[in-house]
Amino acid sequence: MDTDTASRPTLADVAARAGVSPSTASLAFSGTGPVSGATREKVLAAAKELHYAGPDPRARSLRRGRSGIVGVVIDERVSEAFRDPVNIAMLDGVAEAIGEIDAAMLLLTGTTGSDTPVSLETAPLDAVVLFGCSPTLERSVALLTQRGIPAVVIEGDAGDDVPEIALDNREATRLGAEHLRELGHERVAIVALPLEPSRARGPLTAARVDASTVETAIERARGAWDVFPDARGVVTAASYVEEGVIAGRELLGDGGGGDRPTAIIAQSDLLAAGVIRAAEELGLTVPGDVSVVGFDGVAVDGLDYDLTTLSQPSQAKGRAAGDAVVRMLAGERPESVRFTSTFHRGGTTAPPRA
Amino acid sequence: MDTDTASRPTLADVAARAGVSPSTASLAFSGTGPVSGATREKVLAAAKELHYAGPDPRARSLRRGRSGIVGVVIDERVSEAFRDPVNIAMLDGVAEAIGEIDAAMLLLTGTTGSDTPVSLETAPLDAVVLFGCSPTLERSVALLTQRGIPAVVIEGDAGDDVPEIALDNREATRLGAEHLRELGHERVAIVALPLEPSRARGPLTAARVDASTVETAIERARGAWDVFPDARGVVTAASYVEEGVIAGRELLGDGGGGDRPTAIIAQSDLLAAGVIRAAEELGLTVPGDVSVVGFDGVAVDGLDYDLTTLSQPSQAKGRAAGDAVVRMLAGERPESVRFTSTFHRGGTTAPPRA
DNA sequence: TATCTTAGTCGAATCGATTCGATCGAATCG
DNA sequence: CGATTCGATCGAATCGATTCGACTAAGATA
Repeated sequence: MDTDTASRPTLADVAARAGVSPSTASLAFSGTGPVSGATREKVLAAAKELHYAGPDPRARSLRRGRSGIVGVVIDERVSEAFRDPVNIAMLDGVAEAIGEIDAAMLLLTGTTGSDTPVSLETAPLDAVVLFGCSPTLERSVALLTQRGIPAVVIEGDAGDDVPEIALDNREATRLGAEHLRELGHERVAIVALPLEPSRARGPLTAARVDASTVETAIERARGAWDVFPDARGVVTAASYVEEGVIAGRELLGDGGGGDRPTAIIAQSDLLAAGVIRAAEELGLTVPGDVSVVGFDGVAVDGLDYDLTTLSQPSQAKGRAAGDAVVRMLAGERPESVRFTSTFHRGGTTAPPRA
Repeated sequence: MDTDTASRPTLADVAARAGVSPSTASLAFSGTGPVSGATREKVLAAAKELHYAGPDPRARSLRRGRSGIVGVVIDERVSEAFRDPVNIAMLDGVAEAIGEIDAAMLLLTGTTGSDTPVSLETAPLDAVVLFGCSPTLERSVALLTQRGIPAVVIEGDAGDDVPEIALDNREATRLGAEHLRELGHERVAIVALPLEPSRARGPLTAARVDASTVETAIERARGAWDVFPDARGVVTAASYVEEGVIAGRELLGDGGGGDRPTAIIAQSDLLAAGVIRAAEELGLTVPGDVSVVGFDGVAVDGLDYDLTTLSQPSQAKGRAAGDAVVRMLAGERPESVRFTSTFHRGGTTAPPRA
């Protein structure tokens, strides 16, 4: 019935039906500018009659130059990235912050295509938060600056004028290491986060660290070495509990004869949880036979220990990234932020067995 | 240098510099239509010189009528929704499916505003996947049909012509319950998922179930009651391990004298893990003193038991939803899909103590 | 009463790309 | 050799809303 033109009605249709000009109809909808109550009513009524669902976001964003969408780039597939609660907490923080300007998050996986992530170059983004993903990072930032899209990086060096949300990874880890030294530990091993995009497992060597681009893992390794320069270690393939188990078995297993470490510094709580499980498997007690220090301060579901760890404010980091984005969209040029972790002495560390 | 006009160059600028018409430049970029190699080169060169980063997605999507964005609606805040691996797996499935048409996911939290989620009405969405979120569901679907945006619902009844990705919740739970009965259990209790948007804890009553709109919880409760009509139970506030602990304490604690259940049917693996932990806390052994059945078949990090559960294909469900979206965008009208769970007999169920 | 506001509306340009139909030249065919 | 065709390119309309400047009356002021 009525003047339905098969396709969705447009603002112009509504305006025509209400007997006003499109401009007035627009004003009536957006609330900007002076419009008499009567006119607004008329327009709204016409809209209702025509089943008009509001301005087309595509047209609106073209005209306004804003889409209300903030991209979030994670360089793994969704299921992998979100297994670590740290990432979820950060995502939550971002969501909270940008929610205040009614923006939403577009989830982009860095490794979509072969070369450059398709969506990063083609999505209608107002800004982007990069989850410290080293491999793609450089390319991504270059792409974004060319497109003129503001970006913020969480844990990762993007150089020049990209605000960075950082953490005191090295200092924090050093704190944990010093705690172990004070307890009397000398043979300490490291369980490291992946160092390369390839996520190859293997021994943790200085050379490999130098060649890496994953700031987080690098800094945490250095922090441990600051206190125990000779600490050996293994690199895992991901921040999962199972990976921690694998690493733990290798470090604590029969292999090394008398040089079994008396303490292990894990670069994430999930890894730490895995190490503990591996220790239990091998009949070792924690912290009696081996002390374990984690990183993150997340509650690892199902872990029966109060983990000694370095708590980082994950949600706040995401929040800060989101805030930075909001400010950039407001034309400001936010500073980089550096968060600090706090040492939490739990029940997984004790003096080494005499 | 050159003819830089302060703002970002447009396709027209590039065309002008290359000495061709905008139409030709567009053709050269999109690869559609016949363009001589030489011309294409010229255009691309001009683009490079002007630092043109490709067509503006906003303009493109206005013209094309597609934005390449699929909304995913979860009705909790991000940090809550993603604590359950089931949701992550589903999200991953959706990402995988829509990735094939180079679309990305816009994460929308249903409860953004007070009334209707702002973004659902204003975001440039090509389609939407609703994660069975009962409270908002009806409103959301209405909104989307009005806007003419295709939608798919995972676990939730959206009525008429919205494809649904369902699961055999009732039948599957019944299977688990029958397993318990065969083992000889008679006093069985249920730990249920939240029944209302308010997420209120409390006893599980038939009345409350009837009043609920959360299909998943309802069906799973009915499945249990099919076998144990008198089973009592408690409703939790979320699918977390801690909630399971709370529920477990209540059901297994001293309170009920001799009527302590010999088996518990939890509506999710996380809840089951919590129940097990509560049992251990209370000095009960699993499955010696109490048997526990879960639902989902996810690996609960840190749970030392091989949980008896009903494995559902979470990732496949997400994948199916994504595929349905892709098909709808291609103009098809995909059927609803119903997945089935498989019973996994683990080590958390045994005959009741004589 | 004449002039100055000012609230309310409207026209028209604009955002940046896509696309359909038209045009023009060259190559092919009868 | 004239006619047909096909490939390459261009013009102009279009997608749907926003916004700036102009215009009209009605009310305020002198």
